[in-house]
Amino acid sequence: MKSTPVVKVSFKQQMLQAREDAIIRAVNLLLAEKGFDAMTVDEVAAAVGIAKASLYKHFPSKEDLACAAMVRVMQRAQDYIGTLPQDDTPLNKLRAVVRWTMELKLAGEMPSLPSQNSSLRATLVASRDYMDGLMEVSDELGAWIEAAQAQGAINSGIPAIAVLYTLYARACDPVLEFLKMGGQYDDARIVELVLSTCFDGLNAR
Amino acid sequence: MKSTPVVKVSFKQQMLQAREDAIIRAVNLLLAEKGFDAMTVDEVAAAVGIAKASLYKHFPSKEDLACAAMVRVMQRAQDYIGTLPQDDTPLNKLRAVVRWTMELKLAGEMPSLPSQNSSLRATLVASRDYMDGLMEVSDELGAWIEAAQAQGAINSGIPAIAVLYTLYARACDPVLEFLKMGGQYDDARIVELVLSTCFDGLNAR
DNA sequence: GTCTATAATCAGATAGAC
DNA sequence: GTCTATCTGATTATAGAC
Repeated sequence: MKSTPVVKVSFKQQMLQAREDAIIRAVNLLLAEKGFDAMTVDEVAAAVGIAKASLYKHFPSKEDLACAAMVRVMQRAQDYIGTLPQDDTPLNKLRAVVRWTMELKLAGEMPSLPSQNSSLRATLVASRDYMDGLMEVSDELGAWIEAAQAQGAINSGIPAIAVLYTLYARACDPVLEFLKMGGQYDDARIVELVLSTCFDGLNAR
Repeated sequence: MKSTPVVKVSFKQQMLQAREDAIIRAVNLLLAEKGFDAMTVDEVAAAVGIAKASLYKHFPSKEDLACAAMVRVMQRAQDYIGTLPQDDTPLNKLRAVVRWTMELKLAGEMPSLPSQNSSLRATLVASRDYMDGLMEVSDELGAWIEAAQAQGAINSGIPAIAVLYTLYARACDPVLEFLKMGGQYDDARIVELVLSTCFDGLNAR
């Protein structure tokens, strides 16, 4: 009969969207807390409060759940990048993004994926949304890196790609959790310490 | 009737030791290649060329297999530290140990354990051999760090424990594999790059 | 779309003969 | 100690009613 008003379809879609958001949030937290391998689909279902079979109506596999969480993080990163003052120096913007990444991690909202899991990697590289987000972020950071090197703010002896990887690696830096476990420093101090070792190095200046 | 000569018992023990060495070597390589979660006990058995049940006669669990591999790596680290010229500067010795760690990793011989797996962590901290090795290495590196800071070679603004964690973290630094995957740089160059970002930092000097 | 119930598989661990 | 064969539990994924 297809006589359903447009408004009602839109409402149903909103509900659907809201539920998928809730799923992705739960996945995000579980990925940050336990990592991909230790996270079970049962836990996700329990955290969302729905049956496991219902999860599979939204996402076809565990890998796709993780992928959706990664896409969301990429979007958040792009959103944050968009808030940075355009007239700031490239170096300051890079530092700001790294700081944002580490604060996300300390807040327990940075999903951690094993870089070795092949089925997961396959899903990620096959995801247009994820790869597009990754590319855009990389392009922006890459441009800042080259600009900073041209200004003499970042060491030009390091290839830009190596600088980019070094920045990305802060998202899974175990030093943050080690220092947090020690309980001796608060989050702000930990962020400053790692920022300092990353940009200034361990050697005295 | 317990009349076996001492020589024969010793020989049997040697065989046992050799087999356990082979097991640990296989575990070490598999841990480096796939990580703890992806490594299966069946694979270990297949790599060694014995039945899975036989493995469990030597090691009571998968966690104990990984622990034995970690103990072996710690021993290798201590052996390497012992070869360093005692009259070298603390900073040079620290750099040498980090270089050794990264070369081990690039050679595919650095076991990678998920820092989040709790049953594995429990086994590790319960292992006297592992904890002793870890403590000794940490003590030596820690002393060098403090000496280097006293000499003004390493930034005294960073707590020694944070420096130590930063050095340890090079053992699981994803930048190495990323750069290796790119295929643009050979192993020696990769080591120099990461050494440089670690000690000199990203900022120009 | 959501549920309960179940399939299907895989992996860690063990039994018991030799 | 080593083997074959098996158990056991956990986990991903699906069937089918509503």
